[in-house]
Amino acid sequence: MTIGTFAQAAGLSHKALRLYDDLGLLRPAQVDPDSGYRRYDPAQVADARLIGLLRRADLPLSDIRSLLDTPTPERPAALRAHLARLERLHRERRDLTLYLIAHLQGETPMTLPPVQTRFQPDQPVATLTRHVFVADLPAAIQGGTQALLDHVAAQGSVVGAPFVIYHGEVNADSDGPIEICVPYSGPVTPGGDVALRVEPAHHEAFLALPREQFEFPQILAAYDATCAHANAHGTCTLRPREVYGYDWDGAAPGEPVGDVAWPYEPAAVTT
Amino acid sequence: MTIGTFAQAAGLSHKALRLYDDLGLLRPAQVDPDSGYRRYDPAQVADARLIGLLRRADLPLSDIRSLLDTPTPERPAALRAHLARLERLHRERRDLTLYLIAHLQGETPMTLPPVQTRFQPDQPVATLTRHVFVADLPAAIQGGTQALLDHVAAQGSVVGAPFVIYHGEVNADSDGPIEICVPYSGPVTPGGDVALRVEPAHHEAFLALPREQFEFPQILAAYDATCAHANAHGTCTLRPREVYGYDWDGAAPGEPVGDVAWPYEPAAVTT
DNA sequence: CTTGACCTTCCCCCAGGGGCAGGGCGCACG
DNA sequence: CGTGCGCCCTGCCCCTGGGGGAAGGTCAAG
Repeated sequence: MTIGTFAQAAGLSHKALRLYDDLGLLRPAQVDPDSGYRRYDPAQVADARLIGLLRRADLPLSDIRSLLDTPTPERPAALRAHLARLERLHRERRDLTLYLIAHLQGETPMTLPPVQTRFQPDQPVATLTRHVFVADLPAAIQGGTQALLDHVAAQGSVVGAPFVIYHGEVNADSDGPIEICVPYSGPVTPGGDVALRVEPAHHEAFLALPREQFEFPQILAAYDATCAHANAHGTCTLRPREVYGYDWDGAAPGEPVGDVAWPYEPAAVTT
Repeated sequence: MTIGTFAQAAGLSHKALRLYDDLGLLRPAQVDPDSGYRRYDPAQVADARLIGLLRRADLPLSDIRSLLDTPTPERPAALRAHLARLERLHRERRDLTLYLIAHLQGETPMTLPPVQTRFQPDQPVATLTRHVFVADLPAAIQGGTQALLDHVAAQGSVVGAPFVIYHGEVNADSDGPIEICVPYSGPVTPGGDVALRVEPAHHEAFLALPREQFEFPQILAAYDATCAHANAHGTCTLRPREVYGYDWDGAAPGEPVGDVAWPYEPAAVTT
């Protein structure tokens, strides 16, 4: 079969077939050494159609190649992994689009409480720094906080609410870093991953959120609102943070479980 | 703000910002005419973050541009259209992957009845050719078949089951063409869109399917099986078709509602 | 003034092709 | 036997949405 006939039979473009030949993914049964004409075997139509279906399922060519090199019984596992990737990606995009639809029409829906500000004096904190993707975020915060509380309680005492500073974005592509902090007093020593430092004094705009708004993507609205509020009162200089100053597990619906806070440098008041 | 500071604040790469500048999507507040340095206003962070979120929702830059040009109250509609597109694309990919998982592990699941063959003598048919995408396929087949039946019955008589020939793929990207055919006898004349021709005699491999297997993506297995069977007995030469030779609306579950058929040229028997 | 850190433009790279140019091949028709 | 037409070849540039890096100019702190 010539490439045109074969392309029509397989439902692929002749451009795609040429590409697959160059990549070694689907070699013609025979290539005329003089003219360079590609000749395909009708038995290759099944292979070509499979590749076409995998592409329509958005499997990259590199993955298709490794799938074709995989023994048949293990292929479903590879495809299931692809399916999981598709689902995860779609969920992220869909949630984000839903958030944007809500955000762009109402500009901060009325369900968001008013942003407040507070001054936070400097405080010594014990910290753990972690690189995590969004899937592992809750477990990392949970485990890290507990480890810090144990570490601090063994030598000194905990004197404030744990919080998490986001030094970088945490999503499916970016892993932070995040810094988990527990304020302490007493003769605590660093050790293991635990570092000690002084969190500088600052003003921060914050918003106490109930559990149902403390999840992606709803929480983005709170970040936007606090950032906007902080910029209205000065300039955001540090990184945003989440403060777990309430009873996380015992909070009733509607009661706050945590704060979203954004430090800022107040505009000069000495004018 | 310099581009680096701004990039960090907005959660975008400085590469992306340069691209958005070149595309006119997000111009720096000021560009030094000597050094070319870009200076951004802190107020632009909100715009940049919005663009970043829209990109993470996989909205193309061209759509982002038109969205930003759209008056605010109409923006949710554009995003809802994007969401519908996302959902449709994801459903297609997911269904296809699920089909491939089932297909690649079992190679024709046992639920598929055995493929049969039959000889189809040449027959005059009245035909309608249509270009439709998969979303409009059922309506087009329904309407086209009815129109043909009316046309034929007005002058002659219907002497066989209606069928649809797929001359091209029908999916979200490709619109066929499909040819809807009704065998007739008597003094029928062409008219309107209705054409008359003689469908040549051929052998075909076919499979009678119940309703639950007559849907995408399950039906792909039947296409694969009949094509493979036809190729085992000769060479597929024509286009596949669906034959509606049963009571479509009255079929009980498990009873066939239609055939998937693939014509083939039998391997030479005069050997 | 020097030294990094930061910035600029420019080029190449990825997938998965689309489209066009310039030329070769093969078959049917006159 | 020539010729036209359709199909095929390679090669090149284009698209999206950036990533990576080279070569060189700028800025601010020590």
